Amino acid sequence: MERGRTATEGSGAERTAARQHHGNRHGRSERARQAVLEAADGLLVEKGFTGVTIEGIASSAGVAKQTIYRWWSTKTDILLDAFLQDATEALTPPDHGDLTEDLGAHLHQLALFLTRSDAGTVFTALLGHAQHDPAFAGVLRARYLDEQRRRDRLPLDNAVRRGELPADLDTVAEVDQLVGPIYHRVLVTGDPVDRAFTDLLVDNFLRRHRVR
Amino acid sequence: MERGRTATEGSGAERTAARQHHGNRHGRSERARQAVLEAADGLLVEKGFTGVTIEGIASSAGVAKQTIYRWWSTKTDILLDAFLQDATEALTPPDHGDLTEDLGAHLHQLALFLTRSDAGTVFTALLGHAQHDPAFAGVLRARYLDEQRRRDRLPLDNAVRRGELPADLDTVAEVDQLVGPIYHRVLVTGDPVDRAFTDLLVDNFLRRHRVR
Amino acid sequence: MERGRTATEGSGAERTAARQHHGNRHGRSERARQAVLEAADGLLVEKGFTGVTIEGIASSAGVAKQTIYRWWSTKTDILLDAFLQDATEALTPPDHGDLTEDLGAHLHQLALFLTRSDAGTVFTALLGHAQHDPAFAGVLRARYLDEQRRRDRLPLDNAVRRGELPADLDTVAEVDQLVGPIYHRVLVTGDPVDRAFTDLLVDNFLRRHRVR
Amino acid sequence: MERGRTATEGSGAERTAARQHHGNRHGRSERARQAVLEAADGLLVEKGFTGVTIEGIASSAGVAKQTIYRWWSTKTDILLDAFLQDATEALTPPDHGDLTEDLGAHLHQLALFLTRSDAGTVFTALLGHAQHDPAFAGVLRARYLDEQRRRDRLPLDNAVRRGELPADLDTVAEVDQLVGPIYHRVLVTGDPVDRAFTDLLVDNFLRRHRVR
DNA sequence: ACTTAATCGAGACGGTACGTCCAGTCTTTCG
DNA sequence: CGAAAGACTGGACGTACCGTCTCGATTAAGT
Repeated sequence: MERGRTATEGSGAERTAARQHHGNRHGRSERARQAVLEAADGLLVEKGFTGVTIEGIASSAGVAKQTIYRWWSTKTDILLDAFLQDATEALTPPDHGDLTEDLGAHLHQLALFLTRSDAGTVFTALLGHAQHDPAFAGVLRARYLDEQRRRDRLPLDNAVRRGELPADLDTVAEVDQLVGPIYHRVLVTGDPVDRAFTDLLVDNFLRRHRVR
Repeated sequence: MERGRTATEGSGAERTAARQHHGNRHGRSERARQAVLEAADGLLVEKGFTGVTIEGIASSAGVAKQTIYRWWSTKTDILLDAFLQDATEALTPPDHGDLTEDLGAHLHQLALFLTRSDAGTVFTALLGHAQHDPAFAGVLRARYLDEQRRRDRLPLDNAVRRGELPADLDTVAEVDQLVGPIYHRVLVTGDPVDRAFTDLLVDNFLRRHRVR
Repeated sequence: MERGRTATEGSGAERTAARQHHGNRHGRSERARQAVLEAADGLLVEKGFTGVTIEGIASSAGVAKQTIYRWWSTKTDILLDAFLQDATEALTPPDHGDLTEDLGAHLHQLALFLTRSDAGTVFTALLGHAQHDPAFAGVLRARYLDEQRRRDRLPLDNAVRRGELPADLDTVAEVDQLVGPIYHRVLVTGDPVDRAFTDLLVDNFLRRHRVR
Repeated sequence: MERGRTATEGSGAERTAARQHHGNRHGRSERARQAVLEAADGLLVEKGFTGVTIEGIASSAGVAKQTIYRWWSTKTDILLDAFLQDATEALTPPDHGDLTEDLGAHLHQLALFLTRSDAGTVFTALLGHAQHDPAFAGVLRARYLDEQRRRDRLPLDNAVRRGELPADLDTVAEVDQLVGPIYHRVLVTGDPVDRAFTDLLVDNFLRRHRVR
């Protein structure tokens, strides 16, 4: 799949080859790429979103600014790459065949991710930026959110397949009601999101659909 | 009554008096204050959050930069004042004595506010910035969100008073489940929030509590 | 003689009367005037010419800016007033009836004034500013330099009157040759001006005119 | 050879190389440097010392402010560079082997330079600033005045070598007496400095040392 | 005594320039 | 050809003073 110059690039052989040189005719420097992503991540955690600058990244990664501009176009582009590299597999819901358990574990995991992890910090920063930049919001959805929402729906889809839930379930609206309150607390109210709260959400979902 | 530098000042007599002079020991220029708030608002709607700069506000308000810095410390401070001035009373839920109707109207109003109004544009921009600036997040809560959440709870509180809902209802968690999905669509997924969706939320709330 | 609003005002009765009030229809506040002049002087000595600002003078004199602008138009105007108040009588050459002695004492006094006194510091600062502002140069000459040059000529004039020097002596050119080298060292080279040097100037003057 | 940030750079090959690029690792833009110096010069002559601002220079040179701050620290620093570039060789006294003639020509040249030339205007402005800034006074001496005084002494040194003047002549003090009166008229009194006056100075010098 | 008028401290106002930071572009040299 | 280096234009930052203004209080002179 082609994702343009800002993509995290291919994998395997190409990356392995790139790893062996620093700036020559054989493609981009994997070393520089990693240094940039790590520097961006580090700066965000250390100094916050505003403290992340292209110049700061360049100097703290020991990389020329031009090298950054060659592969990325904005600092959020970099942060998104950094985020994707770290966090892609983190939020896949479990599948133990038990809706209650899987849903509870997933929502709890989501809450922990958003409020406790470095990756979550990067992600909420990117969500914040998305409010200021509709184009970036689109990129964020295309490169992460759409996929994540698909993963969020998995427990419901599985349950539908198992016959635990009706086939005509509006999973989009249901997921909104499951994760929406969590995002609301994280992004809007700042209230803590404890296990009791995520379990309440699950419970209400189950009662709504007379499961059990 | 508020006294901080960013306060929107009192109203009535005090403001009328201030309107008569442009800069002396007895108060700031109301003319300059209004021009700044309107310029900030206008720039945000016209050019987006990034396009709002103190210099831009100053020049488009016909005001000296120093005058801005005398009364506000950041552009978000200005935008918050502008937002509060316009939108404070906009989101008060109706009280017709009918929980279903009041709740439905309020959530629909909230969705319209967030997705269709200029004030909503300012507000989501401020929410976005709050993700990058914890201190500002605190200010935003203290100056707007806490009060707004109190208003969001009103329909439930009223119903509790009327005996339609149990007295021990966890209104905070309930409101999270009512408005959370709306904020989620607005801030995260970008999905439209139509009346059917807000009504679904109300419906689920009512079913949850076996009202009717 | 009328010197305009920036003049150091009259003396005697008028000043005494003014001293008794602080701001009323008839006359300025002598207290404010003194405080301004002293503040300006103090700031110059403490922080240098660039460190003297109207705002700095106002705040360190405990005076309103407007009060300053009511009576002076520029900071150099204030400094000139301050200088004139302190230093008017300081540089009058002695008249012992002995040209050699009087001239030697006067030139030495001039050197001390320029290099050692606070008034000299103010004066050289004003001379510096005069290089940047021809209008001020004119004022400085009218209010001080012309008179001072007249005083500088006194020893020669006296000697001419006594018959020690020819009546057709070009005293202007002679004074240039006597004080010019001193100013040159002070303003241009920064070399010290010791008694040996001023005595050399006197000696050469005397030899030039075969006195003794 | 000079290496400081304010240096006028070398000449010849090095400058030729620099002229070919506009900003890269191997040197500054000669185009920008020249434009800044010329703009500063022009603004001084056109609007006076106070009218010279870094922003004014930048905009009239078509150069970014940062480029100026990269290479100079103050406007006087720029003016000094501009002055040195134009005027270094201008004030070398002639050497015809005739003391009277050489001295007369040189002093006359100095007077013309100070009172008539654009370079002289810049120079007196710098001398004025030197009265307000001892550090700059030091720089001005190190970068120009010391060398100029050496040049001013040349006619005397040559005459000493030729045996026309005694070997133990205090050339420093003599030069003070030759040029001091000229500077005095230019910087202090504002009197014109005509050829008669400079010739008088020469004449008095010669008589002082019984030459001829 | 009462009004009038000029002064005072205070401080907000519209501006200009300061010196700094960062954005994004460009040019060169090296490997 | 990519990378490091770093100079370039440009725009916004937040600060310091400028010179102007308006206010409320104070005080003397003229009525």
